[in-house]
Amino acid sequence: MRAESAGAFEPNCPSRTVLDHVMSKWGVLVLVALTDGTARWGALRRNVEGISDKMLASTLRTLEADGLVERTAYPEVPPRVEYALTPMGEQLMERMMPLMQWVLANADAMVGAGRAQPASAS
Amino acid sequence: MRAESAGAFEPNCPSRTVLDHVMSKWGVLVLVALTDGTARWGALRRNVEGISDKMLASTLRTLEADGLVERTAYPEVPPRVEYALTPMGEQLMERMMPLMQWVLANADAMVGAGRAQPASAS
DNA sequence: CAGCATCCATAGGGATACTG
DNA sequence: CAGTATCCCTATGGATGCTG
Repeated sequence: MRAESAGAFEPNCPSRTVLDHVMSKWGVLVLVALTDGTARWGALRRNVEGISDKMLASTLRTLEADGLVERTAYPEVPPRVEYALTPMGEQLMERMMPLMQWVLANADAMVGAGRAQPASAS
Repeated sequence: MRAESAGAFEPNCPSRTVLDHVMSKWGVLVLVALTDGTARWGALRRNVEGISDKMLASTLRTLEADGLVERTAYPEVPPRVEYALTPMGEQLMERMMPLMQWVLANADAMVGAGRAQPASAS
């Protein structure tokens, strides 16, 4: 390492924690699902295919605690709750989306394929 | 989702797999450790603090299978093995590093802090 | 609708010991 | 040096059922 990211290698660096939240299986997908704007619980549940109530709940709570996602509950009946990225969350996603899009574009070539050439990008 | 990343939400989309490898706890750190160039097993082991032999081995094998990391063994004694990013891996990291750096810069403000303001970036 | 609580299975991952 | 093999444990996370 040329030191720019040295901190990430220390086990108790806060970045490790954030990284684990943000880069987790469901964390990424939930964040991506919110990049388009506010979404309700049910929408997220449907959008992020395969996620369970439990995982959606805990993922959202973690991201909220990290200050990346904001939760707004409306005192109505039936209940309505909306989730949105905070300014922090949006900054994060600005940097995450290019990565996501590259992965999406190249995933097919990678899985199993091994030595495929990158789809002329960059 | 405005559809650009729609594929990521389907459970059996290849991107899910790649994402899980690349965004995994040790996957990111190993990849980051390789962004400076070729590194030997021992160097990675020491550099990525906290990783075990087992995890380093399996992480490297996974990334190699994904075509992101290249393994070169030299038929010497004592053995020497070097790992490096493939062109694919480098493209990936070009998009990963900005994210990493942002996380490193903002992690302190996030963990626990919750609603901290982003460090004027973007 | 939006969740939290509970139970439970699996696999992620650590520690240790051994090998080419 | 660069791994592999084994044991074992905990935390992740799925399924189900209940509540405000």
